[in-house]
Amino acid sequence: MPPHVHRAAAPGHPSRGGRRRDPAADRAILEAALALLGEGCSFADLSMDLVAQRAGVARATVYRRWRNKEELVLAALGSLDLPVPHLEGLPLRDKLVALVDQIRHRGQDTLLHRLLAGLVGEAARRPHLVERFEETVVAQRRRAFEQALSEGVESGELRADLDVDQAIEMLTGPMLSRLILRQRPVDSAAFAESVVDMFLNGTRSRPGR
Amino acid sequence: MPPHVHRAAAPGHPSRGGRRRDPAADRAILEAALALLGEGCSFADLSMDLVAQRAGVARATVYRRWRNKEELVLAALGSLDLPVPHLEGLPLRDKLVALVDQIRHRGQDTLLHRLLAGLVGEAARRPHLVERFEETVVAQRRRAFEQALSEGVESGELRADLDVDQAIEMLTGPMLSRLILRQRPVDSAAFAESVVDMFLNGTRSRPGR
Amino acid sequence: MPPHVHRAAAPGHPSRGGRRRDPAADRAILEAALALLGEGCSFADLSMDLVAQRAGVARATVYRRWRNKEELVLAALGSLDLPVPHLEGLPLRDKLVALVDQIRHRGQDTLLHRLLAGLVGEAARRPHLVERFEETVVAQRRRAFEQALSEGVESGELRADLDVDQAIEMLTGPMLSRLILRQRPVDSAAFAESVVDMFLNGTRSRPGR
Amino acid sequence: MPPHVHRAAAPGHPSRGGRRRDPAADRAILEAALALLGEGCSFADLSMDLVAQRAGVARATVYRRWRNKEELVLAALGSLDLPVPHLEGLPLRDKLVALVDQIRHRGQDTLLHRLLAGLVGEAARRPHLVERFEETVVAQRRRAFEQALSEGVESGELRADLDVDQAIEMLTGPMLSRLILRQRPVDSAAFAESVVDMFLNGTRSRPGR
DNA sequence: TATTAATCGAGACGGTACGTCGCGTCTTTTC
DNA sequence: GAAAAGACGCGACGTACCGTCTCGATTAATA
Repeated sequence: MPPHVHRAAAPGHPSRGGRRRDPAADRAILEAALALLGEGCSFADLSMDLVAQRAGVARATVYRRWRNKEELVLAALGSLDLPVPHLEGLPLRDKLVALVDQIRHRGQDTLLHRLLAGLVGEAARRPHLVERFEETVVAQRRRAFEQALSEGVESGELRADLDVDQAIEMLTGPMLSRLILRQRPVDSAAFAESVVDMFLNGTRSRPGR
Repeated sequence: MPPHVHRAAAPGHPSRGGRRRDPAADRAILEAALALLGEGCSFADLSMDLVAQRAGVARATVYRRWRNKEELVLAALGSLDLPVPHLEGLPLRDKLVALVDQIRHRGQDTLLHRLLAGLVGEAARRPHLVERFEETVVAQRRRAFEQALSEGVESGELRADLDVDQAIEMLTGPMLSRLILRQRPVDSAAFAESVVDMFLNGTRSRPGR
Repeated sequence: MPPHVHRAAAPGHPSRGGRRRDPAADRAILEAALALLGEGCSFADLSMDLVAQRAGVARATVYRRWRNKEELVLAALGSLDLPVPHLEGLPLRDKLVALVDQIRHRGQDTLLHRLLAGLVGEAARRPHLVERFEETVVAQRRRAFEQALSEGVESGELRADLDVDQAIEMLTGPMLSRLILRQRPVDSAAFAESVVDMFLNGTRSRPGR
Repeated sequence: MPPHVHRAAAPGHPSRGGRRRDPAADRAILEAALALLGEGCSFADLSMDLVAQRAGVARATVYRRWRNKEELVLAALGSLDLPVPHLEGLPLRDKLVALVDQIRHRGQDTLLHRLLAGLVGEAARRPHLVERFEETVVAQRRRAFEQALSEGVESGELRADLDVDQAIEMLTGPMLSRLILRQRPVDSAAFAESVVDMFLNGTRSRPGR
């Protein structure tokens, strides 16, 4: 009987007897965390006590579900549903613009970005958090980018020797840096368009070409 | 006798009388902070007590100089001297590669990047920290980029309608995102070269070449 | 969730739920405080940290029970059990001597008197401390004196117009002043006897008697 | 050249050369201390910084004169001029009442008593302070009492076997205890009269009178 | 239906860091 | 020299969270 059986009461739990975890508490906690972060509460400000209070739940009820603050915030992060944009049938440029601009939209009210900013610091010494961060946030976006770029290569629109990984960094880096590191708002899709156009066409002047 | 006249003893201070702040203490404290951060101590782990102890100084002596941990770390950050690379006479591509790759070098041992990562979270709710961050770290790099890009435009190598701000995001974003947000090492200049080449040439296939 | 509900877990507390305060901690803390004071540690020397350490308890555990040092010391003071002397059947003079001399005995090892001396200074600006001091230390002694003196009046041994309050001051004042203010030891019951005899007989020479 | 040459620059100082200590500072400091204590500032509240500030003097100037807070407060205490009441020609009872009541008057505005209360605590562990307290406050009063009582014995008014020391405790103790320990105001001379009358006549009922 | 076991609320507990304050000493400049 | 100003080392203060641990009261599946 380990001291913490986090998520032990998840579906498929073999135990017999005992009260079930209240699924409403799960939701209330995550929502409370998100709400607080959205209200300008930094990662460090966000205390477990505050979250529990806001969720109308005892502190232990939070700890029963998530080992610590990072895990909680990460879960809150993961609980945001991330709408995948419709790319079917769009031309390559528009696909890429949609994907890049989606990064901006995912942080409604800049909540997500603040949240990510908070995690960045903690992540410094917790490699597994970085991994989870990658899985949760980066991975699926990555796949969408990979697909769009591969199609571009196959269709001949993009160079055959394109380094896809590198290309993804090129496309996502500017937006991420702007939103999370420099914490500046991006108000329109113009930023994404500009990034994609530079990415596709480069910046050399090509008069005679 | 204000309770906190931080940095009051800075150069040019008009006061007469009173013991001067020991400049050795300033250095010792900043170095201690940097050393600890460099040794894998995260922003949250870094306690004022630890810094003071390492610096061989009383805790109050730290607080006399910096109001709190964030201010201290920011100062430590600013105290890193940032070598400006020699760009004179280099072709545009090499200039840009040097500038982009310098971002990587500035965080020797990833110290600076860890440090920045730690600040990112705190900065979320302290706008003035973001500003200071911009001034301290971003501004002078920005100027170097601006100059190189402007020269490129003037020489006709870059498009006349280039949006310089946007271009800087394109060049620095990928590296920053990789080093700070995703906390992945970048071992060679190849990354910077790749970024610059994509930036200059774009990624479209160009059959006529 | 009030920040400080000191003594909330006292007997008769209606709350349900929540871990009970460890009564062993209460005792350990009070004993630690008394021990330290008894070992020659002055009121100012007595640090909360030291008390907690000696009691084998976290500092917060002390603060959870008593708001600050004064409250703690006062509680420690109150925790001394004060043996009430057997007065039944004694002649008036002996009753009074026993009561006056008890003041001396209550501060075994002068612990109590040192303690009181320490409180006197703090009490200067905290009226409620003076009140608590009265309740804790003075009140029950007062009642014993009142009873003895009233009996003396009723039996005709003492003047009918005796001002009882004043009389108590007369009896206790000299001993208190000597022990606490002047901090001089009183080694035998002779002092008490002398006080009582003067109190009863006065000091006028009475040749004709 | 000892680190502290307290009071070295007092009148009669043999040194040659160097600036003289400003006697106005002496006064200003003592007055500041007394004023603060009089305004309800307890001994613990009274910080050297506050005193210096109020006196319009640097903190070091205070320390140059008195080694620490206790010494300063004690000096402030001593600086109060203590009017000796005119006893010449009064009957014994009136002499004693005047002396006892003088204890009350000496603490104008209860300043002195608060001050003494503050010292009591510190004195617990500083024997020399108690001594100085005795010298400063107790001694000269003691002599006045001794004289009055001796005269009473010689004149036959008081018992020949009177223990003078004990008698002084009897007379002063109640007032001191009331003013300093219990911190209760005494508004009229009635208290002193009552003390003296009990002292002289005792409290036994005396049917033949 | 009774038993049993896990959850829930509340909140105490040992830690650790925070930022402030006061002490008594020291250094520096001016008078 | 003394005086004003103020830095310095030290150490206590009281607060705030952290993550763990009891409690008694609920609540569900099992026996």
